Amino acid sequence: MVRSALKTQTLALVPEPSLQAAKSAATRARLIDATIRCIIKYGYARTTTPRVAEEAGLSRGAMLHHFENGGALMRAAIAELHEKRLRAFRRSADNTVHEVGRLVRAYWKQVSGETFTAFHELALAARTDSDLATILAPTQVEFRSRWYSDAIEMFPEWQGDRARFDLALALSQNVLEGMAINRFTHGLDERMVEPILADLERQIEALKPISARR
Amino acid sequence: MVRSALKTQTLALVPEPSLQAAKSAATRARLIDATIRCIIKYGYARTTTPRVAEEAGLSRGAMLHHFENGGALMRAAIAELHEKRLRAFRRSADNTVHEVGRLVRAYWKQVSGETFTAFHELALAARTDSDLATILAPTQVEFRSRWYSDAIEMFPEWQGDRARFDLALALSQNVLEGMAINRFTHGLDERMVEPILADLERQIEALKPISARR
DNA sequence: GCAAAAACAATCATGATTGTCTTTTAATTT
DNA sequence: AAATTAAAAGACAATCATGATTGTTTTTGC
Repeated sequence: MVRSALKTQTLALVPEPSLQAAKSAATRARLIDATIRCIIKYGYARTTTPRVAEEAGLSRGAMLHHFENGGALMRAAIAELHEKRLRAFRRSADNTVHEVGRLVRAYWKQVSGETFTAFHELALAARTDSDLATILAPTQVEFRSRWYSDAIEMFPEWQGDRARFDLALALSQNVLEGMAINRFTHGLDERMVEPILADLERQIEALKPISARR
Repeated sequence: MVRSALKTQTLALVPEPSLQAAKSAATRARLIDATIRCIIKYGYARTTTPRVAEEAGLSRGAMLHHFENGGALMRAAIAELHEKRLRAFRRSADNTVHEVGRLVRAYWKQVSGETFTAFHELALAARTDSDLATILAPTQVEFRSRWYSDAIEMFPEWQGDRARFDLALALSQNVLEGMAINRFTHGLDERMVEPILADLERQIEALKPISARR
């Protein structure tokens, strides 16, 4: 207690990664990553504590030393997954030219990745698991909210016609996420992906106010 | 053995529902229905044999008398669900005027129902459960195939331009199913439903060959 | 009516998952 | 170097799902 206070004073910016603390942080990270991999490989329901421990190459004892129970680990994994998702989103928004076609493809790439898979796995499990729903809800809300506000920033000239702007967003979200989900249930013909993306792009352009068309 | 052959001869159309056979069939149906309800209420992963038995108001012993194991019951439930889905689809296709707007709404109603919920629950579980995937795959294939062939029947005048026809179908499927799925993960703003449906309708009309526009 | 068969219930053994508790090993502090 | 603290492993009892087995009650066919 006293010790940590002292360290904070002497090395305010580097909280002394004493060999042990570093090890501890690394192990926690390994466990969190293993949990995420398990959600992707086995699904939420079969992401059990023995499986996670094995995936991490650790004993269950070690795992329960770092997280007081399975639920705490799952919460940490969800938090990490949320950060990952936000980071990927921001990176993609920053590095992509603000053209509809590029943005559509960028989000398509996002939802084609494992992070989205994991999130959908969690979201569906949450449908019938209210505890999980409670944990997950804030992350979903925050993500949607960022999505929306980022879109506003990217298309300021579109704000005169909110109805059509909202429609373009909702359409994009549902088409792209719908495709991503249908893909892993084998309900998506890969040959249709490009035509759909192209059509969505045209569709969004058509919803832009005349003044904003490129 | 001999008896049933005789009955078949005298009452070919009514295979004599001897009290016991009727009871047996009724119980099997109760168990299958209970399984489907459990998938919807608890999700696939938590549809356990004790829960199903309780939902059916029967003992687990009785259940294992009618189905040799849990897997057999699940297979039967999936078969029933598949029939349900096909029946609902056919009913809807038959009773609906073949106008794009009506059809879009009719399929939207379908995917808003519990049968679709159950199927999605199964489809997602199948992603990480190859046994389940093996059982489910043929039903998915058959459903898509019927969807496609029914659509061809309904729009014969559209068959000159297959690319645009396929695009209209794929778009419909992904938008509507995407909305349905986003709905139960709380990712759908209900106020956007009607605008999206209306837009999808316009969109499909625009893909029709000029000769077929109404 | 009575033996056979089917429907149903109840109990049992097994394997998996969970959280707690104890022990061993490695790192830190004085 | 000894004592202390944290990391990691292992052992444990409780709970739950599964399938098999055994027992009981109806139904059925002669």
